[in-house]
Amino acid sequence: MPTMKASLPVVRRLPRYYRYITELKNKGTQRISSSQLANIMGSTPSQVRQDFNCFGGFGQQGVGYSVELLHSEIEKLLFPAEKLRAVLLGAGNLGVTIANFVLKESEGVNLVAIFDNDKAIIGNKLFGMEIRPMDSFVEYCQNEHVDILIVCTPKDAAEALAGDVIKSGVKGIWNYSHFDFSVRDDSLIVENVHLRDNLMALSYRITHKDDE
Amino acid sequence: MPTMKASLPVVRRLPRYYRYITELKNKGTQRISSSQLANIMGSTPSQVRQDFNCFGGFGQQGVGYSVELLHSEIEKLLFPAEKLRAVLLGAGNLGVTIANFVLKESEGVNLVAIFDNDKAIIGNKLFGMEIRPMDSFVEYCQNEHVDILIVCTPKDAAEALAGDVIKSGVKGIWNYSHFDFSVRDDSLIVENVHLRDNLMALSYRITHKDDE
DNA sequence: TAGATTGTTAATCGATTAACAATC
DNA sequence: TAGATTGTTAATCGATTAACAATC
Repeated sequence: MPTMKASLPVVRRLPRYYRYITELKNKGTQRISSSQLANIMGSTPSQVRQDFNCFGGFGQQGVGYSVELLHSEIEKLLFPAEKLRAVLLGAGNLGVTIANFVLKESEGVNLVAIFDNDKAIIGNKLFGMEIRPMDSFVEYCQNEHVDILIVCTPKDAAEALAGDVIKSGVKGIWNYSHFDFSVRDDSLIVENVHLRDNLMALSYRITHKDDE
Repeated sequence: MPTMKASLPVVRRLPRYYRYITELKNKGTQRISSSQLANIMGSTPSQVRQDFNCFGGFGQQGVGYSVELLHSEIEKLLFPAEKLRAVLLGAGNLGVTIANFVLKESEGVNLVAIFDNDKAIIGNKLFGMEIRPMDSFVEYCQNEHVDILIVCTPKDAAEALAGDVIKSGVKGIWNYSHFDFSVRDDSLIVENVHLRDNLMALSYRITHKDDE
């Protein structure tokens, strides 16, 4: 078991494996080969085996992979023993939708507090939580051991926050703002969900489909 | 001017270049070198020059890049002469937020119609548009020349749609569902925004930060 | 045992980085 | 002209794919 560290592309594929394997498990499938799985995933048998071997390789030579085992092993990898604690910054349209998503559809992450700048809504209840003033989030994170910051503020607000983010002691940022935290500080783990950038890329690819 | 086709990583970076260059332009900066830009982007001078050369290279040897020119050239690349026409499938929580986003924050894409399965809301007005029945979207797309399908339905609904998507004649999908259109059909251009997968990847990276 | 399929090493491919000649 | 910085070619790096020996 060489168990080399999984590269970022591998980590990104892990949730997809988990989705398909959960489906297979629910259908009652017991064993699956790397080529069958590759077919489902739209990848190659080699890649499937390489990927799983990053985590120790849970297959059986000559036989294939046990769906049950795969499922529980990947589950262990993706869902830590203790749920991560997340906090939302920015309770606008997008922020509220994301908060709702985390509360209802995310298994490994707990949303524990919501912050906003707008005095008109501070103090209001949202999903049973009180909307707190933005300038109190650093203290909250320090006291309440917050792991993830979900940033749904406009770019300027995010930029203004950059310093506080370090102080807050969080480990990662789920970033929906147009401010790139990662450029300034690489000790933080950042996942950017730049909707505008993503749509622009799609639009570019559609428009320039037949270039050359 | 070799102008080789831009690879996907390059296309993904293009919107970020555009963001920073727009900022520079607004600040009144006139010229910038590849190393200054690399510094802002968190990349390398080589990468900046390589990237721009995919599109013909708009720099001046010995001098650098004109911010004005860069801006207008990248703008031309990202925003086609005719705005792309998009349609929303699924007017739930997420769908409405995305629709709002496209209407207010997206320059190159026009949202022209909204579809949903829920009889309780079909016929209602949303952003001035009538919510249409889901089973009419293929016909609508064919008649109204729709370019992009924004899929914000649950996984099962998306899966059920897969065949109709081909018939509809759209060129690309902005996919928020947990159904992978791309695996089944590679003639479509698909951008996946798998929020759950993305959050899982973040969560994994935080939890396994210090592995080895 | 023979067939199948993994784990793992080697080959290939593509993207990033470095180097340098061209030129403003 | 000398200095700076690009465009472009070459080298490096990493990820994907292929090959094959191990083994169930």
